[in-house]
Amino acid sequence: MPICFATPHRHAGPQSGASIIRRSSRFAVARPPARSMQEKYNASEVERAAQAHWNASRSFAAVPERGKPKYYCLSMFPYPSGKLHMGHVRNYTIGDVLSRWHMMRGFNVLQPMGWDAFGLPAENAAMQNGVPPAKWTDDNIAYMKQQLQSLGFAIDWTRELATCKPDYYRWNQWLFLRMLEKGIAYKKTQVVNWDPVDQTVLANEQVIEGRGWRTGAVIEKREIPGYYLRITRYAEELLADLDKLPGWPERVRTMQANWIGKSVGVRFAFPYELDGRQDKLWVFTTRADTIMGVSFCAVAAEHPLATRAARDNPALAAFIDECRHGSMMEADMATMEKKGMPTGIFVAHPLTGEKIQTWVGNYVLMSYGDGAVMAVPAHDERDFEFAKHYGLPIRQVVAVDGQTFSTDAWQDWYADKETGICVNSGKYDGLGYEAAVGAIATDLKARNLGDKQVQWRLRDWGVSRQRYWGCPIPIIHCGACGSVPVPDDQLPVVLPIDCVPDGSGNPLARNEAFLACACPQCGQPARRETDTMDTFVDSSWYYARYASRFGSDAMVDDETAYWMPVDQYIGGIEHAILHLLYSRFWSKVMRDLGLVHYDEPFSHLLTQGMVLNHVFSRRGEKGGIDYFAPDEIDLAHDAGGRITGAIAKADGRPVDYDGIGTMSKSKRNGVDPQSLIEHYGADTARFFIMFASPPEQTLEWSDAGVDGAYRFLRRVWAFGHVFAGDIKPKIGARQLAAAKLDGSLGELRREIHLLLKQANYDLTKHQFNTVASAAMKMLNALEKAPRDSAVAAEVVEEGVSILLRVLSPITPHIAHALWRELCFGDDIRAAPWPEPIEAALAQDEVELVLQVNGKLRGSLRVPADAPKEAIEAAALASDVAKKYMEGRPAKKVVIVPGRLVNIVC
RNA sequence: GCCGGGAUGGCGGAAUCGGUAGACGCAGCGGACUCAAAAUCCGCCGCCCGUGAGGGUGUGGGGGUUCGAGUCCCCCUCCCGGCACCA
Repeated sequence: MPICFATPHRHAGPQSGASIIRRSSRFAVARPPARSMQEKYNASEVERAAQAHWNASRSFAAVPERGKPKYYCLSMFPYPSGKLHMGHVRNYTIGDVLSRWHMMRGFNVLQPMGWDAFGLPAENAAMQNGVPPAKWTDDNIAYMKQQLQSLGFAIDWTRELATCKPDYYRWNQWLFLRMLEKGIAYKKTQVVNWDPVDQTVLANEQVIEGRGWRTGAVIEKREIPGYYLRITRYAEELLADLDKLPGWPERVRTMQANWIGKSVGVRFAFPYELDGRQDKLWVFTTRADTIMGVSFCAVAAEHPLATRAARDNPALAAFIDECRHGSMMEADMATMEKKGMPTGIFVAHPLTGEKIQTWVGNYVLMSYGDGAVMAVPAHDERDFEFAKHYGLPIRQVVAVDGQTFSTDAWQDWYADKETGICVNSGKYDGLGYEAAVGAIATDLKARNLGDKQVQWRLRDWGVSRQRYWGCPIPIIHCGACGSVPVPDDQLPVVLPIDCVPDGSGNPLARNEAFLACACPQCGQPARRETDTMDTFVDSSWYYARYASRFGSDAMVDDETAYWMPVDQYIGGIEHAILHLLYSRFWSKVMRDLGLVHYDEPFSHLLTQGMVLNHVFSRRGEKGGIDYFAPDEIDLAHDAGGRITGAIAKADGRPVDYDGIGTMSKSKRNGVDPQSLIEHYGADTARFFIMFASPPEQTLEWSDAGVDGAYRFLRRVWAFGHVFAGDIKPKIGARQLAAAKLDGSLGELRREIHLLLKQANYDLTKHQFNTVASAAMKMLNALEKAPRDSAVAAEVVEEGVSILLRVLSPITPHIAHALWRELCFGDDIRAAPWPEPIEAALAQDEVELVLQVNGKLRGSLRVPADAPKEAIEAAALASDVAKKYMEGRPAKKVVIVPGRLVNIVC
């Protein structure tokens, strides 16, 4: 520790601006530090010492404190996949910069960390290595925690949690039971990917081109019972409350609104008679104005009408069976070839009574609306293609002025509802979209065959997973009583931690110790539910748990009311919809149960861009995909640098290059920051990732430039050394405040304060890359500064103190060390955040750009307060203007104060 | 396919409200120091024409608005994220 001659003291508050910690001049004159500081930057030594200091002073344990504004800064917790990757470093450095910046600005900061510890990768690892998921997960957490600690994040580790621990997930179970009571949780059938060989349910990720990733077997859709959460009950509020989130990026709010997808349309029925019974085929449409153009109806393969028709139609049964092998992913549904087959069943048009044939279509989703649609080929592109393919009638019922309809090819205006007018529609002819929908809905209602209805794209949240490594669903199955909720006093239902999944079904289903239990109602022997919860449940409320004291008698306690809502949430843009929507929903449920007081959990959201890297793969023999890490690959490039081929180093055989994609464990393209930290230190890693690009932008990984970041920190250190030895001793009586600075000194001070102003602005905009570059520019300026006078030394001292503080959120270790070495104070975190001083920014003259006809032709120096008339006169009188105006009179002179003059002639 | 976003030198990026395009850094090139190398320091560095002064051109492509467009509007291409069981 450096020894300073006088005790540094904090003085004044944030208003004191760029002023720095001072000592009486009696001591400050020409006294070097007692022990000369290390000349060379030694990152590991600096970082060890800084971290030891923070640990010893328990710097980051957050305690509620009245009289200080609170700042709850939360980064999305990681899945403990094994090692950190650069995406994590980026995410957590952003959070740490914001946390430390706020600490220095007087906020009471909470920055917690934990582990999203349930999930599929642990089961996959178990299959590969035979290690139980619990052990694998715990080991990964231990390693990654140490990595996070080595990066020096200001985290309150006392609040660490892991979602795979019973004291956490018991509250998933508890809240699930409350939801059951309120009818928010309910049971219905769900469609899953079934691998007939392994006899197991697969995640979408495990299905590759319709086949199981391990077995290569063709996957079937299978309907099984599962629990759902009625998120649609909150659809209206989830949509409306997006307006209460001005701190969220517009793009995220737009994506959520589109996902929730409120549409006002008409739900109506086509009556029909079958097997001697009157029935109705219900459909929903937002284009009821085109109802007179219906040429057929299409139902999903799982629709009861399809099932009935297939009974005496083997060809149709075969087609429906074929549909069962399709994907359950929307992206595949939308891009696959649209196929269909007539059912032979006819329904009646609700308004005209015309016979309408029904088809089974592989593109109709049973889970959306009623699983059936009316088809109007003339005005829906998908129906148009379908009708062309199967030779079905196409009847135009909407016209747009000046456009000619033809069934030859689809044109975008066919679907236009802004300018279209009904034609060939009987009494509705001439009506526009809204009028037609209104009139048709009225007529349908009069016949008791339909009405206007609000429809949501949002579907209820299916939470049952047929998997081991997750939170058990607290239900007991009794032969006599049926599905019985586990009583609260028997919670948690603890997941056994010694199972090793082998890929063939859920090991819980074979675990007698787990399964066997007594029915809570009748006491007879019963079986536990073996499904576990979707891991999105775990991550839907962890932020509230961090904010409470982790008691075992409540999900959250009153400390939550102090910290919540989260002031700043930071995480990858890939979570823009699902995780964030589920968390918002879960919060509202907790609120309605009286557990919390807020409507929305996250006031401000920063969506970090993905860190991308090259992806290499090879198809396995059974149809699965093996991924290769980029450092296992040799690349071939064409002349333009484009990748043309890739070879695995291990076996010399080619692999597929899949372009660039998100760093992830499963694609094996993550870059471990460990070697970076070991070679350069945490500060370099942090500085580099912040400097590389603004946080919201996707970042293609490259370590080119790390050397530059390291070089900069070495220069900072070296300058600190020069400052301590050669510059600081020159300071005598403090005279900066009163001094009239001459040209270059004034310019230097102005530059430092201008850069500070820019850095402060950029911090509010979360543009950390330009904060880093401002720090670099400050150093460039300071290195060139005059050092020959006491005042100059004082200007430099002020500049160094600003530089270190601006740098401290990004590179806290080196800032901490230099702050002490240079005797500014004991702990830089206690120093006030610097603010630019207006007097230092002022200037007498400004330089304006001089344009003639919009082209840059020269410049013009004018007094800073010159009136427009004077500027115009000076501009017109300039040699540059005379030369380029070529004798033409000025038609117009545009003056942008402080910026430019443009003479138009 | 649908929803959301992006594209600026060899590379990462800057330009904050429509006002000097390329800040800052990387790589490269030239030089100083050195027996040499590393480190460090100084200089150059969008493209084209020109020995030079200088001129032209330039922000994925095409069109438009404006005294002035990387920025605003329309159309297009490519890339990234999401699409409900990866997290």
